[in-house]
Amino acid sequence: MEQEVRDSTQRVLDVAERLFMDRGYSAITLRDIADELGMKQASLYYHFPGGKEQLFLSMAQRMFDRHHQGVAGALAGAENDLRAQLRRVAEWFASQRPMKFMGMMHADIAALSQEHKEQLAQKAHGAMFRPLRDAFVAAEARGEIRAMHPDLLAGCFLWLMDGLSYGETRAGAPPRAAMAEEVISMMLDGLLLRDALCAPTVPVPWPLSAHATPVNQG
Amino acid sequence: MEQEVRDSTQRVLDVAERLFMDRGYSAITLRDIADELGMKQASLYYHFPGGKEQLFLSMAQRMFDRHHQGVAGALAGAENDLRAQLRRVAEWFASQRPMKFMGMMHADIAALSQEHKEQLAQKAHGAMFRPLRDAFVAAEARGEIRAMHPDLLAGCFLWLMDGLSYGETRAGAPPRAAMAEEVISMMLDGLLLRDALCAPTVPVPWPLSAHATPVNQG
DNA sequence: ATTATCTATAGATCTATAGATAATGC
DNA sequence: ATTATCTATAGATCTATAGATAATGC
Repeated sequence: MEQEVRDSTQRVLDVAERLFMDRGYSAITLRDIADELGMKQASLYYHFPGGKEQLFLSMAQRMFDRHHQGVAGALAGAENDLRAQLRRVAEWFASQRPMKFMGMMHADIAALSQEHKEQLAQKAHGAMFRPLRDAFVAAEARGEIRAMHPDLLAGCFLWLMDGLSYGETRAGAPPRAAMAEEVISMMLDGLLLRDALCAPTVPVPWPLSAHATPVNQG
Repeated sequence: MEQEVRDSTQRVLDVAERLFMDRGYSAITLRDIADELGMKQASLYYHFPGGKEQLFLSMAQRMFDRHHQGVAGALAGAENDLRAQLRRVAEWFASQRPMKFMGMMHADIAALSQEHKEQLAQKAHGAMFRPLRDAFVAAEARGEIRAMHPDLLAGCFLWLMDGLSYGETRAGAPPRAAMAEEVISMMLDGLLLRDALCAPTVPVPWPLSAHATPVNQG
């Protein structure tokens, strides 16, 4: 029975994660979640006596724990090379449901109590921001990249990875892996054309002609 | 009296923009908006008979019109040089209240009717995305930047500019102009260290040591 | 007469609580 | 006896509508 409890609670969290991340804390009602689970709204209080806020908080914590594992694992599993590391992290995010990080940290978190707000912001920071930041710091120490504010770099990368989730849903969008590769190349190699000697060696990630939105004259 | 009507309606839109952009469509009630204006919730129906959805839509359209002017103006006013253009656009966004573009295009837009949804997405695209995209296409045609998918570049830039709005509110964050400059340099010059000949010439945007984490609200 | 607000309220939710019920485990 | 659900409902909103009221302009 213990097992049953766990499974059932996890299923609630699964549905909550999908709905909350898709449409935001305020837009989703407990009834929405219960309906999708085929149960009654009041039954959710058995799993989360603290109600909607506790359910959201539990969902977010579980999600951040997962992403911490994913991001830290990706960074550790890659060679000591920033591009390889970022690729791995990008793969991790591509394997996961969009977390709509910004939407959440912005509007959703504002609807919580002050205490839970800080708690969650702290958790998000430790889970994804700090590991990435450390990777940028290390890359700079290794002499791979120039000195830039690592917080900003970590934020930009996270932001862009999250943003790719949105782009993905648009019609005619290139495959996500290609977009991620292009974003990483943009960050590392830059856009400016330079002499052949120091031009980036990465190929153009996908054939521009193959993904026709109206205009695509490469 | 005509003038009064205009002013009053604009004031409603001002408050609506601030509240909706800060906390999202679903989280804000008409009462929140009316309270802040010192009027009663029902009075809003005089200005927007279509209710909450019409108010949101009007607010968003006005905002996109403003941003279209701002972005197109910034691009046109700059020299024919991508870095200068992006700087101008960044200045524009810095001069404006954060639009929380992603939060809005994601959760908020989902709460609208299908018709209004498409209408707004269309408008956002034409107002900010397309002008920026065109600037990237032109820069590539001028031979300034290498061939990358311009939609992706426009999206990244918009995304990052919007993201800076969030970072700005954190304690100890560097001034926004410095962050914007660093982001632009990241996009154009890249992070990788290269030989002196082709290394980026922009200086490190702000002294890392001068902005310690404690409060630095300038 | 028109404009811009107000009061009052219907009708529809939404969260949360109380207590019943059925199934399982001892 | 415990677990996991259900029904029923109180209490609090929230949107939207109807109609009153005060101020302004003709």
